Amino acid sequence: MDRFQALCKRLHEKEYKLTPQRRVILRTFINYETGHLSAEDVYGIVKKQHPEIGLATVYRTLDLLAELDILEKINFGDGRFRYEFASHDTHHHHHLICVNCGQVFEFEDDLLDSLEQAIQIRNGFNIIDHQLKFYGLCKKCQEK
Amino acid sequence: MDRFQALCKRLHEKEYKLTPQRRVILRTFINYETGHLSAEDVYGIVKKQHPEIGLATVYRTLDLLAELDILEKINFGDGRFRYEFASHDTHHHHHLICVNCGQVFEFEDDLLDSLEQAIQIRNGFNIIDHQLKFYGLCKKCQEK
DNA sequence: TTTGCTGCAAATGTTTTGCAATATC
DNA sequence: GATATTGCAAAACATTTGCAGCAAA
Repeated sequence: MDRFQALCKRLHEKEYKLTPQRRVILRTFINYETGHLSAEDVYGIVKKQHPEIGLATVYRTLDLLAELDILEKINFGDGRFRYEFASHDTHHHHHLICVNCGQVFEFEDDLLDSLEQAIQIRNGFNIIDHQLKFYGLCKKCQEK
Repeated sequence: MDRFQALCKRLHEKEYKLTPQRRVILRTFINYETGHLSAEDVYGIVKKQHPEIGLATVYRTLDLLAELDILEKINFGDGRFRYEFASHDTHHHHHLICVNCGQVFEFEDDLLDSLEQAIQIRNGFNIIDHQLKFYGLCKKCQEK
């Protein structure tokens, strides 16, 4: 069973219908694995093969997939939400955002674990999740 | 010279006019030092004393103050921008956001400095800034 | 008196919603 | 065939902008 089929099964298990629109959107995320796609991005890609699809359907599908923990809805601060496959290890998965070209790079690190523990103790705050974003210039943009 | 006067002076130095609207908005941030106010929040507060003020003026003033590095414009992911006095030490100033009551707490830490250096070397990414947010339950909400 | 600033209303851009038609199960 | 899902258009929401009048310097 490939990745696409596994995702379809997850929808099916939760009694959600497998519509062509949902299939196409799932496939898009598989094809654009490295991209951090906005609703509009997905709409633009999907419309090429499926011109009759509505933007509202894209939004509804993305919300659904985020609720099912298939996608993660992320706010990069550029005025729209972006989606990527949920890593299920969000604690060690962070983003490097280039302020010049807007590209988003990923990196893994577990340095924050000890910081979290310190905060829990010092502030009595029970931490569920965190978000760490670095802004700067990627290699290419530095060269220019 | 008190804080308010110092801020007025900064506007004056940059050739910006000291209008009553700007004064009132500055005072609001002094009075709500601990709050992370949205444009709508500021508008609601200011309108009590100054009913004729326009929302657009609030937005324009907040943008101006952010540009002058007096305020910092922050995206907490709740669908609107929020503003607070710029700390001038953003690298060590982070936020704890309670997912239940929405309150925002602050904390300081310099643990990320070494992580930043590692990223610069490993990824060739020139880091200018970072944002670190922790989501969880504050003490009070845990007790409920 | 000269700009810069304001308030208003209209425009913008993203996301959500109401609803009748449609497709999945 | 029942019900979830769709596409469309309109609404909602935060924010921005155009512009004529106004006010700070």
